[in-house]
Amino acid sequence: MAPSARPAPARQQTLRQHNLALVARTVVGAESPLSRADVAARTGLTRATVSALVDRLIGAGLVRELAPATPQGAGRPGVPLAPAPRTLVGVGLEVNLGYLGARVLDLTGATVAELIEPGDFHHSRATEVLGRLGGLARTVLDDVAAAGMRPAGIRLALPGLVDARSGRLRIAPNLGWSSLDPTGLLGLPAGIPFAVANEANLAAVAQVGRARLAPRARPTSYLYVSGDVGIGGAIVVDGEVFGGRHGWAGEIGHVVLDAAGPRCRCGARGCLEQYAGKDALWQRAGLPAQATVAQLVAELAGAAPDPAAVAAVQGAGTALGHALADTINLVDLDTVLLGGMYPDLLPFFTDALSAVLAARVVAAPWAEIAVRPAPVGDRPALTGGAREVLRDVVRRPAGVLSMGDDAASVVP
Amino acid sequence: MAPSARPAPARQQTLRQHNLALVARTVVGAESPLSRADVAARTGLTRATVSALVDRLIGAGLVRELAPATPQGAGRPGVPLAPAPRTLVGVGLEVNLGYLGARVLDLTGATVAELIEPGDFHHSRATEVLGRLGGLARTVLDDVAAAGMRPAGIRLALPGLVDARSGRLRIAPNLGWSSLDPTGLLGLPAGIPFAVANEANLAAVAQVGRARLAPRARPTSYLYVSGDVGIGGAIVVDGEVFGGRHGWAGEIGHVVLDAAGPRCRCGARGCLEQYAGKDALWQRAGLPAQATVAQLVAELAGAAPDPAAVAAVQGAGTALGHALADTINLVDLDTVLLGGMYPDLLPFFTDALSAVLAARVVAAPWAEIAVRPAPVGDRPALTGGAREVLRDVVRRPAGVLSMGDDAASVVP
DNA sequence: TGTATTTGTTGTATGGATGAACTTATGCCT
DNA sequence: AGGCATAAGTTCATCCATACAACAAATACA
Repeated sequence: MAPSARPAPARQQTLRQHNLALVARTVVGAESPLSRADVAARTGLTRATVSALVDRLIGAGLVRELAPATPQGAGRPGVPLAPAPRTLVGVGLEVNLGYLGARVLDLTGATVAELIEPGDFHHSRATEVLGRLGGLARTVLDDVAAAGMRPAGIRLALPGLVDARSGRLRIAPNLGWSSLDPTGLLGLPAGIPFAVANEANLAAVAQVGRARLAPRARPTSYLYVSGDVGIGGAIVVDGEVFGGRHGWAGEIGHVVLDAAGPRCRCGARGCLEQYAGKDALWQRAGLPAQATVAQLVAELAGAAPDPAAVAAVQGAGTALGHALADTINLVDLDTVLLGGMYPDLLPFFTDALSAVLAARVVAAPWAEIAVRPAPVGDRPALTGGAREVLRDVVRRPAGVLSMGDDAASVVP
Repeated sequence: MAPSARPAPARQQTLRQHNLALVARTVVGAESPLSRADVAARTGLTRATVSALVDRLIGAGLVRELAPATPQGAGRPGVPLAPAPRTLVGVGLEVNLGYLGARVLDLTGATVAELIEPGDFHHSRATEVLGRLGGLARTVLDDVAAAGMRPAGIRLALPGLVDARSGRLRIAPNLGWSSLDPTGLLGLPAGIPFAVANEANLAAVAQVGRARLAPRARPTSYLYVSGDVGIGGAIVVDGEVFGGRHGWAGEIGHVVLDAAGPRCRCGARGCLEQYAGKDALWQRAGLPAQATVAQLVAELAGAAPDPAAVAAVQGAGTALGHALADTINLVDLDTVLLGGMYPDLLPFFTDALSAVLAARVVAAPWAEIAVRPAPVGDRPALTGGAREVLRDVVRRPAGVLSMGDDAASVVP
């Protein structure tokens, strides 16, 4: 997110913030509750320091002491620590082609509130749609506030090119929106940090396997590709989205497959979307534009699969394979997570895809490349947005701490 | 380089190291000598702290006080500080298809020693070649030591896939080398930190415009592409090479342009190298394989340019444009620096290339994309290797400091 | 020659981590 | 049941690096 850390002197305070974040990350990221002594052992800090820091985190509502569990051995039993449920929360919003959504997660990773409003937002009016989404958001925020929770931030996911610095949407082709700043149009309550990001980037964040927010088995570096009408992508390295200069990295949908191929919405020819995007794929498979993924799967899976559908899906797999191979050669990742409609189709094109990868990835002999369905498939951009807010809190707990202090000191 | 900073507690010492690096970076990176007060103003540290830190840096031989310059105004004149010349040096080594080389830079960016041995190393024997390079390196190191300089590290550039963690070369197709660890074969003196890296990655580092090591005008985020027989690339973000999972990112030479195109060395078909690589380009232009770039330019630039040559170069420009467009869409950069043979050819294909970029880069309307010749063209991998060593010193001056301390304390 | 001005240095204060000693709480052994 | 071993959490003196303020040094300018 931060474009580049600019020269800043380190003071004592910097030191404490670092260690505070370290302890917060350790507690929130642990698979099971840890005692203060456990945290000390894992971080390398002394028990004394950990105690002091944990006290602050508890004060800020980030961490909570659990009831003493059944003691496991000799010695004084430790007090189990865990991320505080239902105190600090992150809010994810999304405008999708098929729905508007708001989702709230707490530090344990649990969904504490959610509101989805289906609809068709192709070529819609931004003012109206964002107004409606703002209404949803306010409702959710009111509920959450009524339950005593404090929103630490809000992220809006949009299916288009979002300028990371200014927060402006440059263009969202399928929505038919261009050049607007969503901030004012939502009518959100002031005082809660708000940011806009690309849908695929946030969906990718949702897949990260870190902290309690996900089991250890999930990778932390991968390419996320989401297939729908458009094809979005995001590069994640060490749990962090690699956004590039403006935050627009990962636009895999317009990789060239054939410079003389069919014309694409973007104006060029032979883009990946024209082979592996929904509209193109449906057309090649001989399905009506409104057909569902399930219908396509039915065509493929029957005892007598439809040849046109099979050919179209195989072609999509090959095309996707070429685009993934290019990406892997350029960015050097070994895991690809497929989202959107791809998980359902994966069984039918995985062979074609793997063959292309094996042939075209230069490093293939030395790096096993895994292509898997994305673990989080349920509107992942909402989860990712909320999670990004919480990740920022854990990464810089001082912000929340001072909020607590201020709030206390405001009332003398 | 470091794969991922793992949880580490921050102590007082950490704090000092950070500020030490901050001061070092400020002094070494300044365009003109700064006084202690200037450094304090730029970093945000107090003059007292800066004084203490600068003293340490002077003690370590990183920084030097210059003779008081002509005073420029009222008040006590400041003592100008500058990176110390000819004390700490970085060493870059390279095995190229056409030469072996060793180059030594000091902190001012000046070349203090260099040795180049031309030759043809296509399909050569690694043991022998690395032995010869080791000889070169030892000669240079002896000279440098005789002049009282201290090498802070050595980087070896190889034209192939180098595993960043283990330092092993996986494969270097044109050299005909595979799966070897160069460390032992060079026979370098022990005690000097040594690392191996990909040639394009180091050449890319040489282009970075930071510090005194380069004027401000140069970008710090860009894609570097070097055209020769093979086409190497490297992604640089904020002055840092983006290596990906294993350090293999940037392999632009094998981006697909036509899945049914001519077969490539890599086993696949229609890679960029088959259109914009030297061998393919020469063949299409009707030149013998040994022809020089100057010969090709002569064919292009005459009053009556050779049609085959023009067509070949235009085709290469178009092909390169497609590969660059893919890369820019995937990684979101707005500057491309071309090295190797491309700077000479750029005038003849820049129009074709620009046209493709304008048509295919999704973000083109909002991000002006500059394609320029790389500023450092003289065996940049040597410079980049040496510079990377020095950059590491500036970034972690504590390492050098403790060396000084230890050396002092070893003799009681 | 004196004053204003800026640089660099010299204490003193402060914030934060360390390390050792101490208290508390449990299991285990007799 | 009582005592001992063991481990968790807390308290306190110490250390370390920076901030802050006062001071000395060196120049320009009136």
